Amino acid sequence: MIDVATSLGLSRATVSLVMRNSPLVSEKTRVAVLAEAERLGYVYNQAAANLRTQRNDLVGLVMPDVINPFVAEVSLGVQEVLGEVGFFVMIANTVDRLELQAQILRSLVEHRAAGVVTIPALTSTAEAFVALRRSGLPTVTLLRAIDGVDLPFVGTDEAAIGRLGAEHLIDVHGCRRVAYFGGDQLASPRIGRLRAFRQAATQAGVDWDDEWSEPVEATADAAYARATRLLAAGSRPPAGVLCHSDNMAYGLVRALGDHRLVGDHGSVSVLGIDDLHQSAMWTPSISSIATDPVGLGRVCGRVLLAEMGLAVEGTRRPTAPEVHARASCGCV
Amino acid sequence: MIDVATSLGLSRATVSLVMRNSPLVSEKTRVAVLAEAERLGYVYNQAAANLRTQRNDLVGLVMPDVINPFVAEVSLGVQEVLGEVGFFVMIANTVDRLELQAQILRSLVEHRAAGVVTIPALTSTAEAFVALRRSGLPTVTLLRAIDGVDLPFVGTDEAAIGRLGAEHLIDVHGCRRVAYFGGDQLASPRIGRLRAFRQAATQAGVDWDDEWSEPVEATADAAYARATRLLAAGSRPPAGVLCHSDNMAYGLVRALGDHRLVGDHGSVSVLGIDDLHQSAMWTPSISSIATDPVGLGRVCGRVLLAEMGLAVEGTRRPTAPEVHARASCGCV
DNA sequence: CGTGGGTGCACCAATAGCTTC
DNA sequence: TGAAGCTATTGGTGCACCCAC
Repeated sequence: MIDVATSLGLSRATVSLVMRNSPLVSEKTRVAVLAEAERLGYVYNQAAANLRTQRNDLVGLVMPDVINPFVAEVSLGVQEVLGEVGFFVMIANTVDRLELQAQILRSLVEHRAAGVVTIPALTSTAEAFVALRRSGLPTVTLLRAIDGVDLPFVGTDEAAIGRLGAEHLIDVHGCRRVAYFGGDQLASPRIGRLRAFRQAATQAGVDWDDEWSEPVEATADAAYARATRLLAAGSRPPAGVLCHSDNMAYGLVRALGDHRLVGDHGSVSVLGIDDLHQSAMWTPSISSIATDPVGLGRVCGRVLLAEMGLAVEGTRRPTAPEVHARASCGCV
Repeated sequence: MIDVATSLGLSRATVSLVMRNSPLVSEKTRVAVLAEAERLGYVYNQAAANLRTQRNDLVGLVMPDVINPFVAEVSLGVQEVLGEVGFFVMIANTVDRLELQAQILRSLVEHRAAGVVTIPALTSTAEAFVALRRSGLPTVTLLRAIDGVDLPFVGTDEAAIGRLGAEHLIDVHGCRRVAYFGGDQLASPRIGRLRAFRQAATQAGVDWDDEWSEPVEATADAAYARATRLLAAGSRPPAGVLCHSDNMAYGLVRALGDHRLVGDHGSVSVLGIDDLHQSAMWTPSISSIATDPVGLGRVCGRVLLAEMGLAVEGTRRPTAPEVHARASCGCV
């Protein structure tokens, strides 16, 4: 920058004004400066500017698993809302490891990022977020609620999901025995959904299957392995299964398919949760309780903006879940 | 930092040394500084440090589509290699839009990132990368080759993929009519694979199906829509189809499944490319030419390190593609 | 007289606010 | 008033140097 200035006999301040598109410089100098900058191969140093202004446009998305399509869809929504107002969104992957998460969060704080949206790693406790909280970095937690830390939280309405699932499986499909399949034991969504689901089932006088309701790591592979093991052991699946996520439904449906237990008349009714983009493409197509991940991402973006003290338009509440019925539950 | 120093009657330099874990300070002062920093809520400013040292540990992954599982798997490999040597990897999503890609790349240059790994947005030309090239920011391009710009490139061996596909469909399954299904017209992988595939087919005296070899946007939805339209129009699919990616195979298989044209004896043999994590879980399970996306990511990471002038161990060549035969081609 | 422990100051690349012509 | 300059400031680091055992 100093080179550009001296080369034109101007001061650095003037060049700075040009770089920031200030109206305080004449068109003539602006053009001259821009040309000279181009000629000298000068590139603006955003980092130095940030240091001086104590501002930054980087927002970090700290996610446990980029491969999970749900997470990918959420990131789209966040980016949409934040990008619109000039923020620069980047995703960091914790791979659900606490120490990596801690390192990433520390790095974002030390880089003076503008904000953070995070799905906490699985075993996170309040402890993992006190430093973040104290640093004052605007933060929104997503999906997995962490007790004992005062950070804004955005999540789906787990109770409504549980109730909807029960309603559909029991009232529509007449299932007399049900289970909640999979999800990580510690993850708050599992807990909330399972409770509401089970309660509704009990009220309807429907049997609960414990064996098929054990926690399972939230990947399609793990779901497949678990279901295959149960079936091989001779366990009969319940008439209706609410899966922790579409991703897990993929694995379960595959295992049931191996035993011709899904998609046909009289077989098991499987319901996923999230209604991912891919689910309609599955065979059989996956019925799902839509949680609108992209919309959830948008909400996160807005909540973060509010947290940063900026004016926000648009809703700050996630859309209510709804059943998208397809073949895996027997609707089509 | 200055507060911590004065509060202890030390100089800033000493505090700086402590923050950097330098062995030049006594244990006593180190402890005192750390305690005081904690007490005052001081947080290190990495951005300022970067400004001074002209170094940065942020590496940007600039990707066209985070939802694409292939991309997600690649990112895992990059992160693994780069994380190991202390870099901090973050993913930026261009959504395959040129202007967004340009903005992101500019931002990374202006932030003085340590390096970039990018899958260029679809319609990218050399023009989109000249500024990046000139800036000297270490860059690796991945998967989509861009003519006319001198940037290291990592990609799969497209010719080998095409040959393998032909070999499997023709020699193993005896297909007498084949097609290369989908992929974006402009994407270099499609061009290389299709050429080798078609050439091998021609040499074997096998018919080529033009109708089923048209370009299709690289999403499962688009693949499904395209195949459904062809089938509805009465077009008979060829005996063997090599799909541009597993992701597209999902859509094609679904469409063929609607017409009972896949997975059974005498039906169409479908081969995907990439062997994504999910493919074994599909119904029918997707046969695929494995390109090892995670390994590809690792290679990118290593090439980038070399580009930055750092010592690298491990291979800098992608693993050779190989066929993983499952049900969609009729092997199982 | 070496050396462990620490200091002082210029410097990185920008911006803010004020002054000057 | 419009255009440009001056200078302190942001939060660290590199390096030369100092001083007391």
